[in-house]
Amino acid sequence: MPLNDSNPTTRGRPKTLGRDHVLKTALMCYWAGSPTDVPISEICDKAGASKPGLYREFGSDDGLKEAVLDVYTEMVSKRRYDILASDQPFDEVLEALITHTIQDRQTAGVPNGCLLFAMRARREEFGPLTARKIDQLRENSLEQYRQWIDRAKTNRQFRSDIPTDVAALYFDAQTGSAMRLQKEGVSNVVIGEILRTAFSALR
Amino acid sequence: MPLNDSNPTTRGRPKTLGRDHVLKTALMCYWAGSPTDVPISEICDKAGASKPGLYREFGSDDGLKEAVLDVYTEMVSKRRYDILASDQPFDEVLEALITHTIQDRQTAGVPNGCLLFAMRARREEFGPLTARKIDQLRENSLEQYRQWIDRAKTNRQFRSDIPTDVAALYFDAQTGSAMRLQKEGVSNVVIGEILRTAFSALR
DNA sequence: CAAATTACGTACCTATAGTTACGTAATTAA
DNA sequence: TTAATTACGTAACTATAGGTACGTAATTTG
Repeated sequence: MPLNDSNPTTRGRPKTLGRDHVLKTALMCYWAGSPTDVPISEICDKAGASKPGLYREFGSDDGLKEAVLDVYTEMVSKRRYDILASDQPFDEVLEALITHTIQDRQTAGVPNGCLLFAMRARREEFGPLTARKIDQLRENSLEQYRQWIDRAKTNRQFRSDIPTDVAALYFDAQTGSAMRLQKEGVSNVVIGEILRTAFSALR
Repeated sequence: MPLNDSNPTTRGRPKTLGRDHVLKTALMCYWAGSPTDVPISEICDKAGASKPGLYREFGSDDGLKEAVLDVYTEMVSKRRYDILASDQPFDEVLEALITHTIQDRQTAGVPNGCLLFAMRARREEFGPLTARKIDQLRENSLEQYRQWIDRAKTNRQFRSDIPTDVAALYFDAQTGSAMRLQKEGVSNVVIGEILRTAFSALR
């Protein structure tokens, strides 16, 4: 129950900790590095906040990471869901997905790779709140794929001999590979070739 | 310069620490869990060794992990290299790779997933020895794929319009995805379908 | 036997990271 | 102005994990 600025009850010392600023700082630290290897104190330093301030706001390391995942969903993942939810032809959506996946991160001002995939790979190393959030976001993601695939099947734009849930796993896995390769420094051009090859198997 | 049992110089108190036993214990701990989250002390307990014993033998946490990677290569990865190096037709090698990848781990008595891919995903979290070893093993792996692909190209069993190094990355990425899905609990049957789909794109 | 050599393992050291106790500051309500 | 309220941040506390000092045990050599 963190109180926002626009709260009717305005008694006591005003809050100076910028929740959003802290979240974005943590997000970038986790995204650019290893999410399990960024100490709270580093986030505090970079965000110009105090440790007790963070704990008051997020309760724990686990709570902070959970909150960061929500921000990431809102800031990053949502764009992908919009693409999947569009009513364009299947092949155009596919192409939009590839383009979106390999867009230049330097230009966009964000790190390479995907925080969600990075955190999924380390799922066991997080606390219960973060772990549950990771599961939930992964399930959401698969569900978006499934709905897209089912729509495409209805419109006869996607072959019906591949079970929807397997196809969803396939898209998710390919995207995950792409994000990992990107983080390892493989060029987006090559990643694009790989994605196109992988997706061509579904025609 | 760890001395083996069959050493000519046999002075002083005989060594009781079982190097191989410690390595295998560590290997299984890392493989079954998160390689960055297994404390040395846990390996000592499970192997029945003392901490100073481990440090005498491996120098450091980093040194132990480096040594474990060599054991893993010898015990696990080599089988895959043998398959790639065989002179069977391309399609049969491909099928053998899939079969090998999705073989039941319970039966084989080993954990799900692949230690090498798990460690690659956490590359930044290891010391210099382990990090270099990871890079070296990954490069070895890609090289095996490349040689296999080039041979297949020569025999006209593989399309020539895909650059060899891109195809190698493709195989490596697909295998990595498979190992990750396996670790997450996806059934080997489904993983097999996914692999077959991914590889069908290369025909 | 004593000396030299090598390995053993208990009990510590140290650094780090998550977490919090507590005294203080800033604000509103009476 | 005083009380009540809320938030602030310094300076701890605690647990864990990598690493080691050092006294002891087991062996070969002379």
